[in-house]
Amino acid sequence: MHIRHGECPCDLNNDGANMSQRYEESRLYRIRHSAAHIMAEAMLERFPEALIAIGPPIEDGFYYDFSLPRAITEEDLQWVENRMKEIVRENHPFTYREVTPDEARAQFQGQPFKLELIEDLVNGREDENGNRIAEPAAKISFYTQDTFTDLCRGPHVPATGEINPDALSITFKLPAGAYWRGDEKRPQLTRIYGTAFETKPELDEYLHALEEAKKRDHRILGEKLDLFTFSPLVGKGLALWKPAGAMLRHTLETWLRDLLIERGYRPVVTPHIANVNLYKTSGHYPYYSASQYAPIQVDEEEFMLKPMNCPHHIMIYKSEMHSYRELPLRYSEFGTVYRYEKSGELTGLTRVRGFTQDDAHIFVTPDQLLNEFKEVVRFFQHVVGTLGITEFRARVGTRDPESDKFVGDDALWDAAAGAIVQACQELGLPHTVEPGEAAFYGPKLDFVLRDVLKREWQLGTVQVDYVLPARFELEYVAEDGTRKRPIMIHRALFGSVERFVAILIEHFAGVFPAWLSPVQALLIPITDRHIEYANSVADKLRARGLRVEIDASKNRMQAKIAAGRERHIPYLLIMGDRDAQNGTVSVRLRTDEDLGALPVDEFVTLAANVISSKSLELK
RNA sequence: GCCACCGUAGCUCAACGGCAGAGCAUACGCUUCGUAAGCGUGAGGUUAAGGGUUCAAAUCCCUUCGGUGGCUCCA
Repeated sequence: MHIRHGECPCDLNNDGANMSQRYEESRLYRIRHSAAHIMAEAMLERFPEALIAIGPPIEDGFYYDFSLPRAITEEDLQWVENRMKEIVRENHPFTYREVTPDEARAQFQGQPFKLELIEDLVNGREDENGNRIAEPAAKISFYTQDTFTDLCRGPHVPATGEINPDALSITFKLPAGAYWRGDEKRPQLTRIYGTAFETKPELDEYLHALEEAKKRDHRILGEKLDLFTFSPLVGKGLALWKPAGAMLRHTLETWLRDLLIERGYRPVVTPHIANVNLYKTSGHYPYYSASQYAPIQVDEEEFMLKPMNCPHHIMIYKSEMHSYRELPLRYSEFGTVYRYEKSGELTGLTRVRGFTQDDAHIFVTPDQLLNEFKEVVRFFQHVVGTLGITEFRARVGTRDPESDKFVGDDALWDAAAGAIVQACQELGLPHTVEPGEAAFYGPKLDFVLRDVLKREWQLGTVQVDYVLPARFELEYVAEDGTRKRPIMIHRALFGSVERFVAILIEHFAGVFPAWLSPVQALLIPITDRHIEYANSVADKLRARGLRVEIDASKNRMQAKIAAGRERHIPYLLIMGDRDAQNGTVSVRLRTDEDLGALPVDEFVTLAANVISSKSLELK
C-alpha cells in the first residue's frame, strides 16, 4: 500500500525527500508514531507471547510488525482498536529515558528483534557484503507509556491523551505479511496498519477518499467498461483485450507511432522468441533467470520468450556498417515481452506476465548523448502533457556501489549518471537520486506514477548504456575513419502499454477524452422508425473518422441515454421525427449538457475538431 | 514465491450444516415513447476443481487453481 516511507525511526535512515521533512516534524507525525506504540501495547495485552519488531509512522498512518503465535483475526483487530482508544483516554504520559546497552538488553530479554536492533545501535550496522551502512548510535533511548516501553528515539506526543480516539483507526481490517527488515530470507511478520488524524472529520474524509478511489480502480472499470479480461485457462497475468480496450490501446499506439516517426524514429519488428545465446551474450540471462518462462527446447537449440527487446534491436544495428552521419539512429518497436513474475506480484494490468513495451533504442555518439537524452525527456513530457497528467515524479536510478548486481566500468557509470543529472538540471526537472535503482547495464531516469491506491509504478524510462555496445562490439565509423563505439539509450515512454492504460483508466476514472474514447458518439433513435435515419447519420460520421455505435435496442430513449451515460460515451446523439425531417441530431454531452438540435455537418465539425485537437473538453 | 483473506448465474451480491435466490445483462413477447433505466415471460448453477467429515456440505477440513491486501521483486 505505501511504497515510499521512512524506515522505523527507532531504526534510522529515511529515504523520503524534503517533502516529507515537514511531515516528520509535524504533530501528526508524532501522533501516529505514538499511536504505533499504543498499538504495540494493546497487541501485547492480547498476545502476551508476541514478539515485537518495528512500528514507524508512514505517509497515511502507521504500522507495527509482530511475530504472533497464531493467525490474527478480525475480532482480534477490533479488540486492539478498542483497547487502543481506551489507552488514549487513560491519558498516560510518554516518558523519555536514555539507557546503557546493558539496560536495553535487559529490558528486551526474549524479544530477539529488539535485541538485534540494540546490537546494531551499539555496533553500527553492516550489509550482507560486510559494508558498513550505519555507525554506532551516540545513545540508546526508551519511550514508555503506561505498561509499554519501546526502543525509540522519538519524537512523541507528551501523553496518550493528545491523540483523538475518534480519529484513530486500524486502517485495514486485514493484517499484512512483511519480512523482518524487508529481507525475504528472514522471518515473516504480521504487519498491522493503522491511521490517526487530529480530528474525526479528517479521518472520515480519508476513509471516504479511500472508498472513492476503489471505484476508479482500473480492474473495476476494466470490467464495467468491457476493456479487458483475464482467463485462468489462458494463464494468470496474461491480459485479454476486449474490443473497447483494444480500441483504446490502438488509439494510443497510433498516436505514438506517428509521434515517433515525426521525431526521426525508425520502426523495426522483431520476433517473440530468440535463442538463449542471445541473452547470454547480452548478459541479461543471469539477471532474468528467476523471472522467465522456461526455455523451449527444439532439437539441439534452446529458445526463450523474449523478456526484453534490446538484444534484438542490437542485432539489427549489427547487421550493417554505420557511419557517424547516421547517428543518432533510433529503432522503435511496440515489442511484446514475457516475464514469469512471481504469482503474488501480479496485479490487474499494472503487473502482468505478458506486456508490450513502447520500446526504442537510440545509438548515439558521446557528443550526442546529452542532447538526445533531453529530447527523450521532452518527448515524455509532451505525451503526458497531452493527457493532462501532471502527477508523476522523476527518479534517477544509480548504481549501488556496494552491490555486485551492476556491471561495467566505474568511470563510464559516473559519466552516464552525470549526463542524466545534468539533463534533468538543464530541463528544470525535479528528481530524486536513488542508488540501487539502475539497470544492470547503466543508470536511468524513470518516471514514476501512482495508482488510485497510491502504489507507485514505473512507466517511462530513459537509460544510458555503455555495457551492451561493448558486449556486442557495436561500432560506427567516425569522421576520421576510425571505428568507434556508440552509446545506447534505452527508452520507453508508456513503459508498458498495459500499465500505461491502467494508469490512464484511473487518471480519467474511465471518462476518457473524446479522442481516446472507444466509442465517441452513441446514436439513439427514439423509435424503430428512426433507425434508418440513424444509419445514414452513422455513415456520415464514420466517413469523417468518428467511432460511433447505434443503440437499436427496444429500450426506451431514456434507457438508452442512461446506458450511454454509464459508458461515459462523450456524445449522445438523439434523433426522432424532428431530426430526421431537418437533417439534425440532438446532441447531449456526457456532462449532461444539452447542445440542442445541430445539423449533422455542424456536429461532425465540432466533434472532429475536439478529437483531432486531443482536447480534454467536449466542445 | 511468502503471510493473511476471498471464490455462489456473464456482472454485482443473498442464502452461512437442512429444497441455491435477487437485481442488472442476455433471449422472446408486449410497448414506439423527445433527454438518467416501461411491462411480462423464459433461459442461465456439478456453488472454481478434486478429495474428506456428516443422516445431510455452497456452508466444516485438506489439496490444487484463480483473485485481493501486504511483503519481496519489477515495465
